[in-house]
Amino acid sequence: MTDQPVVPASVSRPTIADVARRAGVSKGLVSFALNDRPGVNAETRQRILGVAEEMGWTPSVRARSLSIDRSFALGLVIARDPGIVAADPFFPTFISGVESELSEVGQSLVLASTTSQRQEAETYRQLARDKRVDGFFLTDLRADDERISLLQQLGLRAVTLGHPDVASPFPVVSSDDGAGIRAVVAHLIVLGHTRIAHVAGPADMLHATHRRIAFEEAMTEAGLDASRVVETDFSAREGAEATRRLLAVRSSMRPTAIVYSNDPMAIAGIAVARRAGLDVPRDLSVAGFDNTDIAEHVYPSLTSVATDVARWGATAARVLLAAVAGDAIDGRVPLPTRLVIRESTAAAPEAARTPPPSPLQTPSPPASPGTTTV
Amino acid sequence: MTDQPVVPASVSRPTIADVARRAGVSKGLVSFALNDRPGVNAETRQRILGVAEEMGWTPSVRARSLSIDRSFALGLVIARDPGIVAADPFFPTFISGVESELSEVGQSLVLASTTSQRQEAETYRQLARDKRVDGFFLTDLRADDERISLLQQLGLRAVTLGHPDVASPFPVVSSDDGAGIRAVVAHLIVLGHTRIAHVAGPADMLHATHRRIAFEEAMTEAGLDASRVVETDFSAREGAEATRRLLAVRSSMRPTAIVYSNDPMAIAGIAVARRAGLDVPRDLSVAGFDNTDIAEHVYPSLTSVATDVARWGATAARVLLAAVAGDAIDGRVPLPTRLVIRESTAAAPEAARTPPPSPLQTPSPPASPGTTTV
DNA sequence: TTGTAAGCGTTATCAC
DNA sequence: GTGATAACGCTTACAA
Repeated sequence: MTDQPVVPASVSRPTIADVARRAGVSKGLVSFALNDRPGVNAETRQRILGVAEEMGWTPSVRARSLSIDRSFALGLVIARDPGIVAADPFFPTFISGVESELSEVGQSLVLASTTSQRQEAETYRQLARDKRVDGFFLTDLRADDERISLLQQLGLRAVTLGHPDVASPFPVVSSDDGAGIRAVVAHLIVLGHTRIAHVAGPADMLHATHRRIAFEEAMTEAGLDASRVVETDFSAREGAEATRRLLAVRSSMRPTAIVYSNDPMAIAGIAVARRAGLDVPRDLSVAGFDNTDIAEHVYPSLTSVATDVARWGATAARVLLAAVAGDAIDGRVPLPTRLVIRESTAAAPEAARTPPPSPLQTPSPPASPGTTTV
Repeated sequence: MTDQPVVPASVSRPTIADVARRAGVSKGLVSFALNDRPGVNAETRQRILGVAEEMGWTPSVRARSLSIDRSFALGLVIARDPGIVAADPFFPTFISGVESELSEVGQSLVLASTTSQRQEAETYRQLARDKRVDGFFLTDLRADDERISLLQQLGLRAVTLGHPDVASPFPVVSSDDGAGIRAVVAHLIVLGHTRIAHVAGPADMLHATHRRIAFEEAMTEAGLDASRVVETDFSAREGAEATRRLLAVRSSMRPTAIVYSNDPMAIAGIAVARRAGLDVPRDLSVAGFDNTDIAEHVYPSLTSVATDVARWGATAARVLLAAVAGDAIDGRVPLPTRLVIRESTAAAPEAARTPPPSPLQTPSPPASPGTTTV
């Protein structure tokens, strides 16, 4: 009676042992009841649940983690240059989509951000070694992406955003960027443009390459020259630089429309055109990608391809959660994109309106499936 | 010999017990040696360290967490509207600064994002209940911010970005936004502007209010009318709307310069001015805040106040880590801002160049301390 | 159906 | 100084 510590001042929250004592059963049984597993008498379970509820019991994630070797957290490693990631609304939007799902199930998101690629691999390794997460979101897929095999050998789950170009055991969630690009090109062709250029993202980023390929295919199918392509790092700076290069040819060769791989570059492109004395859209049509919030509010307002990034995040989270739980669901159909037409695209200048040289296919196909044209 | 399980196939990583066995000492001693605590014979410690190293031992964050009740992780809850957070480069930049510090010490960042304020409190509660983090970064401080007392009563550590307007036990890291605004206003006054307006952020966000107050003070001190202020939610949409309202007066009353509380709104403002037939900067000067990457690449390029957000993040991380460790260091001096002058600000239109009515103070003070004018 | 006890990998306590 | 032993809170064989 003297050694026995006074009943803990109810200051620390109840553990499974407290519930067991109060319910007059063993810890093990409480655990079974709480995780509603078979083998517990129905009314005993009810009683246990009642007591737990009444005591305000809530599981200790830490203890559970240690015991069943799961983190109840998902990881996202961002490896872009900080300046570029800041200008791109992708991640905040994606994350809010992810969060909407994770918060539902009481899991959390561990975020890491690195600059160099060497640091990147080290970051994955460290997060894996410390078992901070159960799986990763693989964004910004690269050509021959070594993260696939890295995560595989680390024994971690993952979901890739888009289809890798290497064998991958991970489920995929994708966005139909290609349809978006095709819709833009079709739109421009309808407007009479024939000299259309593309300012692409980094060649080693798969989604940038997909957009570029979609551009080239759409142009080629329409019987147009698909060679006006400049690669960039996705930054506004390089978008501007690319535009300068594209415009620095004699006017009869100059593109009358430029399709950019993201909005910041398109906006920078408009500025370059204006400085060069060109009016947008009279002399040059410009289209962006992602339909950033600001696209609607620049002058001229920007035609852009809208992607539902938040939904992409939510879907990716569901798929990854399922993968971690052992269920192999896939991201099924690619998420649709939608072309939003605004002021920055208009009819090609009269002078440039030469009829396109005998199209190989249907001249201007209707909006590609998966893309609604507005 | 039969019951004894074969030595584990070295597949699972070594625990402290493995190290102890191999070194021929007890677990406890190994723990002491590893955390270099007094009470371990020097050469015994060396031996233990050697064995640990050789076996590739690495601590289990989970086990350590359970045992000493720490998470080795810091939390950031973002409660802005997704659209607005996406347009604002603040968070990605801030996070990269935070990460640069956390990765050094093997800690990680848990990110949560919510929409409504009710969800917000619940998110803090949940993260605290699950002990997912040891402390929080409190960004976007609000008037009478209830998070201060919430975290206090939850017994968590925190660092606030900027000074709260309520009593707070938490260390502070701040940015000298006021100096930045004063520098912009001084710059405009030197250019001959007298009718200067301000497009502010939400009144309940402390940093938005600080900028607004700095604007009003700078104007008043210069003997100018400080009443041209419109409040917004920081979105480009409301920035555009605010601009329309400011310009919808007869031209003799119309502002000749507008200071925006962020860059997206300034860019939207330029678009509105152009639609209204005004030339920027000939008829209207425009300045932004934060010096977003794209500021340099719009047309006309945007004068803006640069803040070193990444450094802010790194400093906040250091301060918070110290607070969690029990050391009470503070963010000392506010981080400096820097005015970056570009094309969007120029001399006031001749017609508007009435000499300012007898300034109360020195007419155009030199750049405020803490702000370098470029 | 229920209870017991052994992990999970640390750190903390307290004899020796 | 050193080294068992008991937490930390939960899961999960294995007994009863």
